[in-house]
Amino acid sequence: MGRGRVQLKRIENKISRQVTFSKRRTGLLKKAHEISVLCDAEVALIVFSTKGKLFEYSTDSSMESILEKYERYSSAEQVNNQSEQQGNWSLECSKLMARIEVLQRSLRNFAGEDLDGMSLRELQHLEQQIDTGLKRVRTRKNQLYNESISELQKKEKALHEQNNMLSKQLEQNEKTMAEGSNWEQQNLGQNPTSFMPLPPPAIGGTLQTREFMKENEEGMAQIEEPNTMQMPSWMLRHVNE
Amino acid sequence: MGRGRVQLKRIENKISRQVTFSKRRTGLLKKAHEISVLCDAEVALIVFSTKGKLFEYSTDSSMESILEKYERYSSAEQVNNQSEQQGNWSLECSKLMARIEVLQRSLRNFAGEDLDGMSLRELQHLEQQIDTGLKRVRTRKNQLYNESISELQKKEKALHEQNNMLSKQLEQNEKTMAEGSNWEQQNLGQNPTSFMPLPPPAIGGTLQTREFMKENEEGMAQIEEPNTMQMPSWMLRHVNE
DNA sequence: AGCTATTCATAATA
DNA sequence: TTATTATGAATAGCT
Repeated sequence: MGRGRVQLKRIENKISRQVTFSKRRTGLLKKAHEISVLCDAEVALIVFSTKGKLFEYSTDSSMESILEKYERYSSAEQVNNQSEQQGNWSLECSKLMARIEVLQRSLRNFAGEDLDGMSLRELQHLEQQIDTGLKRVRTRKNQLYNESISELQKKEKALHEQNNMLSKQLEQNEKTMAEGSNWEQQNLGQNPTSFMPLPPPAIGGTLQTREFMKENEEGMAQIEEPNTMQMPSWMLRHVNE
Repeated sequence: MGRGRVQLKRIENKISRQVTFSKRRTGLLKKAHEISVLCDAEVALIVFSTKGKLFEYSTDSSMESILEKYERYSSAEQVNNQSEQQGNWSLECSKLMARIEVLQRSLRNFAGEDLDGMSLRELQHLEQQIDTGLKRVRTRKNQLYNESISELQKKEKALHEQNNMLSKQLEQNEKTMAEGSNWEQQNLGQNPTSFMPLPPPAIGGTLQTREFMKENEEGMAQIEEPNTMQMPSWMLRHVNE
């Protein structure tokens, strides 16, 4: 039903898989509803996407009642005694454990382990899968880097501007003070301004950025706010030097 | 889908309702299976006919585990009414399923999917893991290639030697025949030897090898045995040229 | 059950 | 996600 035949096999492309899932899910729910109405049947349909998102349909008699009916029905099929129940559960567990082993094997294969039983063809397929994964991870990583860098550059620019403003104001102040008597010395010991003091600007435009990236080698970006604490007066001199 | 539009309304005719139910049920189960496989989704489908007959489909992870997942998902409502044994088992199963989900997430990450929640640090770690895996897989693949190549080269060498021997014998024969009357023509039309005729040797030592690897780009190594079929007489000439 | 004429669902694509 | 369209599938109405 579409522009090509469909192989009954997991769709490898993530996007098309998602699109197909969305479409087919709609269709499936619709058909479930139709058979329910047309044929007066009770239907319960539960679908979990790969990522674990839930979609469901049930005849108006409600999901719970249908599931209950199902439980009653399927347990009535069996000889309903304790040991059988246990058997079911342990059977369940076995299946789950088998699934776990399959998954673990896949993971080991992705890590380049346990390759001995694999044919050249399988290895080639695996290689390609891993390579694709690697590319995607790197793309995502670079994306994060770029975002961080842009952010920092924006901040850097803002700080530069702020610094320039402060420098000008300070210059103005000193000029004013020089005109009067020897207020300068007195003022140096006091709280000289009402606006936020700031650390000296980075010398090179990219220096700060590099340092940030270096930090990121180890940990997640902790984008620090500019220091808003009161600065000691000797630093104010430094700003002006 | 059929010879007329369908009203979304209970089919009153009992027979048609039953027929339609049967047909649509098949279709519904099929589609449930398809979305499950194509989109890697977990599906549980339960259908009760009007008469109360049960039909069901579930992804291989089994009905019970999906229903349980559903219960867990749809509400924090706990399953309280179980005996101790069952409780233990289902607890066990829950743990296993949780483990499965973790593994599946890892696998998706290895495939470069589901990266949105990851920090730079995690991405870097992942990248390195994948990269290591990729290198190992490639190493192993190359190892297999090399083994195949060695094997082929050994065969090639053996064939060369055999060819040389054959050439010499043939030369000897011709010399003998030239000495006698015109036996040569007669013998060329007959089956001239009792040992296996062989194709001409490759000109360059690596040519055959390259061709082999090229084939491997597409499919698994089909290490072909040397042609043991009877060769037409004109090819025997070619061997000697 | 089988067989078409139709309607439907949906894969590919944008 | 949504919309469009060409095609393959599903199936309603009959046998």
